[in-house]
Amino acid sequence: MTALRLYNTRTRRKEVFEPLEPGQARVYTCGPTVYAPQHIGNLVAYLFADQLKRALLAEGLRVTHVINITDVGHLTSDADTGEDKLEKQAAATGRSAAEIAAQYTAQWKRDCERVGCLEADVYCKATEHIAEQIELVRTLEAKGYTYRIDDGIYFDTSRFPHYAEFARLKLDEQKAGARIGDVPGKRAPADFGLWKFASPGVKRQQEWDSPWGRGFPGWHVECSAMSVKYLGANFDIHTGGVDHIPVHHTNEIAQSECALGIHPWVRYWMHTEFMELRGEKISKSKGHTLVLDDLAARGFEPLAFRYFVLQAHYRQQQTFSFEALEAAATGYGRLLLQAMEVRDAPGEADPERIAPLRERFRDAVRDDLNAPQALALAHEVARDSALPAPERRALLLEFDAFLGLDLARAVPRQAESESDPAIDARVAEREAARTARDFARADRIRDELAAEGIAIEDTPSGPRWRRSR
RNA sequence: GGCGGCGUAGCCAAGUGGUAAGGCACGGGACUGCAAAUCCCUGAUCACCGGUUCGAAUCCGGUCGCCGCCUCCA
Repeated sequence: MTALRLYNTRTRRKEVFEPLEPGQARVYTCGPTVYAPQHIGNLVAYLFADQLKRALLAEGLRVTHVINITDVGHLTSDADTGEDKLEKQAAATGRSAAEIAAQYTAQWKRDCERVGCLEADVYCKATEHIAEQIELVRTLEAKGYTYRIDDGIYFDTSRFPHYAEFARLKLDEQKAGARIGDVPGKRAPADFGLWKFASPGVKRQQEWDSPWGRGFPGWHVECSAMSVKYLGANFDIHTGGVDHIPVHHTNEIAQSECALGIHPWVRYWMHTEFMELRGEKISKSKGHTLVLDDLAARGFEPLAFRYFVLQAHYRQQQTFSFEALEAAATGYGRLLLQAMEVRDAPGEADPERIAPLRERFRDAVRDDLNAPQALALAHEVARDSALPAPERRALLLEFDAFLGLDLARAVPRQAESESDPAIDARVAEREAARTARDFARADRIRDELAAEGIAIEDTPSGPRWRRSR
């Protein structure tokens, strides 16, 4: 029996996963910054975390999963300049920062649920953990890791010798001037804000009192403060997008390890690659705002998007296109249909017969979450007519605990029949013509309906229709 | 300029030393009055050049192309 192996960014290797506490895994996922809608690229990160969680559960582990919601302090630049994203959005729309955060948090949660993500145990907001963040900064200050400049309290990266290790940074070789608008007084470009002072004369919607004066926390502090609060000073896995490696996670590690005196603070770091659109990263700042509802508007159900994502490995950039999504949707529909066919088959599965296929599936999942291989095996089982229906059913349902494709659902989209009096009448009219062997008339009615986007399917139990895309 | 990743059939993509998963599309077949839906069958020597090896898509070197990070984004 193989063990669950995960690719650890920290060591750049696949490693056997061993939780700190036997039987219990603790996972923290870097969640959304809720100043704008979460697009389908963002969703990929949560779908990855969901794969991880399901794989851990399949190993029989209890999983405590925490996701943060960034609703303050995320500036438009990581160089500690620029505006706070929430404040900026509030100013632009005339709405309150809290209102904006609530709206996009709800949208994000709903979309995660629609693509089949299991709920997290804790969703924690940065604004509700200001005291914890201040406490963390105080600890760092007491240990001498901070310095104060006009703009705020900063972390002194020169005090942390391991700073460049995690992201394998070569700080002195990074392009000079790449950081635009650096903060005056910062001792090194990599130093980052822990507590930012509210600018004199500027009234922020979100600001709090602190030992250093009124202001707001730096973006990185929240993750350190909240993860430690809910998962303990030392926990198992921290996930996020690959873009977080050089700055956000590097800074989290610096402040956490210095404050806690633990190394490694988090044992396994896992990162998702980006989904590409038209040959480039899907990015809010490039005007890409494709959201799940946009896919739904084109007739794609959310789980078809999940199926699409499962087709590629999480550490591989995947190219999104509607053509590719269409292919995924079709494949998913057929898989559902095949699963439905064996759903009510009488009889029990023979354990001996199931075992080898079950092991192959587990091996795929255990090899750093190889979802594409796992999915391929599901297809293999689904269409293997040599395998009795009870065996197929048992395997597919078991596979679905990881895939999350709702293979147990009663009615796949393909088998759905819609109802509309006007259309039903014309379908009946065509059926009458067919019975009378007036095929010219029958075909004319079918063509007319097709022109309106209605597809007729003749089945042994009579005709049915559905709207085609 | 520095660092990292990728380049597998028309498309989305697994595989990382032993002779190319899976999905979709295309083509053929079954079924159908004809279609649709469904089912079955069918395709690639793995960007290019050179090297290591009994053997490479898989290792090494080089070339070309693409993507990401270094500056907000999962």
